[in-house]
Amino acid sequence: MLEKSHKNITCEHCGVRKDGLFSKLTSGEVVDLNCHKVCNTYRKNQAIFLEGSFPRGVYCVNHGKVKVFTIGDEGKEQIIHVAKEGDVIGFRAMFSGDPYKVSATTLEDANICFIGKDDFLSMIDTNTPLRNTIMKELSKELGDRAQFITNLAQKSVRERLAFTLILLQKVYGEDPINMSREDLANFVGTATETLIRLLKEFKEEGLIEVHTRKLTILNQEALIRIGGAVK
Amino acid sequence: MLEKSHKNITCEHCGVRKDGLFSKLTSGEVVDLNCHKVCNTYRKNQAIFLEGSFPRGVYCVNHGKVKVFTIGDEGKEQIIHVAKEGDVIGFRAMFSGDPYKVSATTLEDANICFIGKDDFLSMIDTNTPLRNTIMKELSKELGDRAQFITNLAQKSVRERLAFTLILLQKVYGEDPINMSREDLANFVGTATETLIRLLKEFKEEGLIEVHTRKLTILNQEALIRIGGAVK
DNA sequence: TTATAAAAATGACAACAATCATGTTTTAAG
DNA sequence: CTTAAAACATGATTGTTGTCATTTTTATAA
Repeated sequence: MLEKSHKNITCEHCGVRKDGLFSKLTSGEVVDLNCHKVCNTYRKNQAIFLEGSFPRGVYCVNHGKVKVFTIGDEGKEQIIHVAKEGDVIGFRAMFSGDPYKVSATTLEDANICFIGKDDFLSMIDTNTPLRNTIMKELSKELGDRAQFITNLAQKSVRERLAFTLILLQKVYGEDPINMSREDLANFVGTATETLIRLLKEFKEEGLIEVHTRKLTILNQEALIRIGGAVK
Repeated sequence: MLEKSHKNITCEHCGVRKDGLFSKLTSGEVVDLNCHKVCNTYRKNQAIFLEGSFPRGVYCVNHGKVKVFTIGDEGKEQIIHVAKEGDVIGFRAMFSGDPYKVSATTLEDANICFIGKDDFLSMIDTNTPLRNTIMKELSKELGDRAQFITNLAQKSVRERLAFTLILLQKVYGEDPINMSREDLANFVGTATETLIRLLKEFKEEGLIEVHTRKLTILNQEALIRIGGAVK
């Protein structure tokens, strides 16, 4: 059961807003945003939006981690991005006019606010700093994906796992990384069995600590040496 | 030697403008754009901008193909995108504030116009349709890269080559695809030798016609069956 | 707590694709 | 036209990684 504090958040008091897209809003705009948003609780592994469906608005993660993924031709998931508290997801589809190209699902129980398309787009039209933040974010993600592509094409699975762990550490912060082996494999781009074997190697080499699903990084420098730095 | 007609283009008469970012401009805005742009000719394999350097403006391809790529940790190129006539490149870095995350180099002799950063950004600030087109383009590319990532992670080299050929056919249009084996390999994400062997297979299967560097697609449906459709 | 399903782990094996070595053709320059 | 360099092609070999089968552990629900 989620705590009462997670049931309904006001944007004015939302602690994670400072990190994300809405950090540049004036206090008046935050009040306005608060009127237009709807809070929702999600259970673990619950879908937020699905590839192929038409977007009705954007989602602001207040609590919990979210995987953003596509389904390949054989039905296998490929995780593109893991969103954390403060992140806004699904806003690219607002501009493209096309249906979602990706799906989003919670990785744990979560609290996520919804802002309708019209409200969101009119905010963008009238608020230049917000618009600039969004264009910056779109550009930044485009750069991230260029590196993702290069990693997939040129690095070994071992190197990609090291890279992915460093990336996920930024998402999970102080907390241990908490994803299923299958999700990790679908992020690294490998088979689940291969991922399990490599995790064991890293554990035996003292690079990480493993408690069932919870992974803690013990030697960040070594992992960066193996997988390369996040640009 | 490039023809005289390629030396200096006026935006008003630019035949490829209708396809790209600047197709939504009013005739007055086109005149204005023309005053702020500079035309340049490029030789084959000449750099347009380089990863790590700071952007000074955007580039509009009037004639010729351009590869956009990153350099991996081992110094190997990974081609992310191939731009054609009418495409505007390098505009993502305008918004991010960061140096270029990718490099761009001509694949053949080319004619490319330059628009300075300040001029470009002020156009965006004042021209809502142009801005929307750009946000749409950013979003679209983000979707394309999600599929690229999924393909690299889940498809075999043979499947990826088929997919890449279909993609390049859209870039080259009626003309045969004209890239070096090494560039093709760096786009597909494989070794040059593997790419050469697979091209030979496709040729023997009657899917493509090969005249040294020039590749013509003979059986589009079969290639789509192998590599999947471009979303 | 126990039963049941789901997730994680391990072993054996096969194969796709990278690497290295070398030969051939094409292109560009003098 | 000739020569050198670059690009293309092919063979042989190795190894990383995926697949399949099975067991063990963990999570979930009755």
